[in-house]
Amino acid sequence: MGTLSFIVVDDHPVFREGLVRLIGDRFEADVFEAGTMAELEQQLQQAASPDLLLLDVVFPGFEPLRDLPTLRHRLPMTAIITVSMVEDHSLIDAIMAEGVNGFITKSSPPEQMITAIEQVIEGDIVECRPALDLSSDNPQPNQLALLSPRQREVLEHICAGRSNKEIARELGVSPYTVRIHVSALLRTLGVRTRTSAATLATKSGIKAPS
Amino acid sequence: MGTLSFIVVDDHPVFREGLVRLIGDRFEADVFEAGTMAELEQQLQQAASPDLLLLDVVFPGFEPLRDLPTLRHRLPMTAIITVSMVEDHSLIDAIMAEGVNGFITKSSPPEQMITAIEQVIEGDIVECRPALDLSSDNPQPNQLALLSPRQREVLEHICAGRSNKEIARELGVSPYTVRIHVSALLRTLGVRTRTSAATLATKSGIKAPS
DNA sequence: GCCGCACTAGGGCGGATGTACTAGGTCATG
DNA sequence: CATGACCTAGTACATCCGCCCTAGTGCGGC
Repeated sequence: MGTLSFIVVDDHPVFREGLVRLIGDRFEADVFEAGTMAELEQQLQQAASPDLLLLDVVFPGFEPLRDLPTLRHRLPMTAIITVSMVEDHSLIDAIMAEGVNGFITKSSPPEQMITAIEQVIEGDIVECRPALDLSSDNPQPNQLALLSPRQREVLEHICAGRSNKEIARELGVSPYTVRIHVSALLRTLGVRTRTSAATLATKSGIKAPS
Repeated sequence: MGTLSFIVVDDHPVFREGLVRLIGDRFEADVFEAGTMAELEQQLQQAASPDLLLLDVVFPGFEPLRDLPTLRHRLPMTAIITVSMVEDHSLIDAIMAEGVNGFITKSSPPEQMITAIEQVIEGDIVECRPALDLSSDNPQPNQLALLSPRQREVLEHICAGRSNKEIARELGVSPYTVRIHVSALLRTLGVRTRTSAATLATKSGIKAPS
């Protein structure tokens, strides 16, 4: 194949340059860089349909579970590999479910990253999960992705420490209804208290409520 | 000055190599690398008293607030710069209070990192705080560092979602006592519910209870 | 159309939470 | 030695939480 077109997106310049250099050493490719959603948009003007998108899971202007579907839809011919230091298997599951071609942890050795990129370019789906499973205490798949939009909304308010009554006022519904959502999301997440749910959601990088 | 001796410690190989390359381009120095506490020990056999230690705040085998004092004591002549993607100002405060010579966020541009390293080598204390202050909703300084050991211990259990009664059983004290600790730490953290405290502590990267 | 699901609303109940108060012990610091 | 901090233990009280139950609406799929 000829010269490839890669875009590397990460908001940590040193890590990004490490990746770019790594790729430059091994692939015959034009490599573009972006550190924010705005810069990614710019690069997509240059390279409308890159061969590979190496994407940090979180960077300014980007929420994976919110923006990945759009991105996936916009770049149907592009191999998307998410790169993250997140070690929450449920979040990784949710990301893989969005149809990306691969997931690599930032703690992976360079050789493993190269191998993963090669495999993805050849059409494989690759998952490099973190070796040490810190989240072995939550065997459930998907977690936050399993919640309904309303439940996720309520969960965000729980993380902000609001009471059911406050959440009810905020959402313009009855406290009884909030209670239903809370009970449901607790059951879905497999925890017994709102505090557990808050910790779990915060670890998974839930966004703060408006 | 002659050839310097640097040790770069970070468990993300790509980021670490980015740093090493960055340093190699700008300084006349022997650069050693480590990705774990064990590897750091090995490198300290080679270079017993390096001129500069670039230290990721969290990596396998290392807890900053636990291990930084020891490290600082062992390497009195070494300039220590902590590098982290943590954006919690209270944690940064706590780290600076351990007597390190500098703090840099991983999202800093390379040029800023070089400048900071140069300044630290010349004897300055440097702090590159994250530009976008995500924790602007907690104006209090230090936060977790303000808590007593017992309060922090209780807070860890709160993050695990345990009830006061469970925490009491775990710590071998009365539930009434646990309640006192909870009330006190809530007041200190400036929040009204244990759930808020859990979110705050989790964002600050509190460790899980044993 | 009927089924399943999400969202809405409510009653009742046992237990958990958080605050205010008092009060005893240890330990370091001045 | 006195002061203050931290940890301990308890009572009383109001509130909140989370579960149980029923029940209505709307929406998309088989």
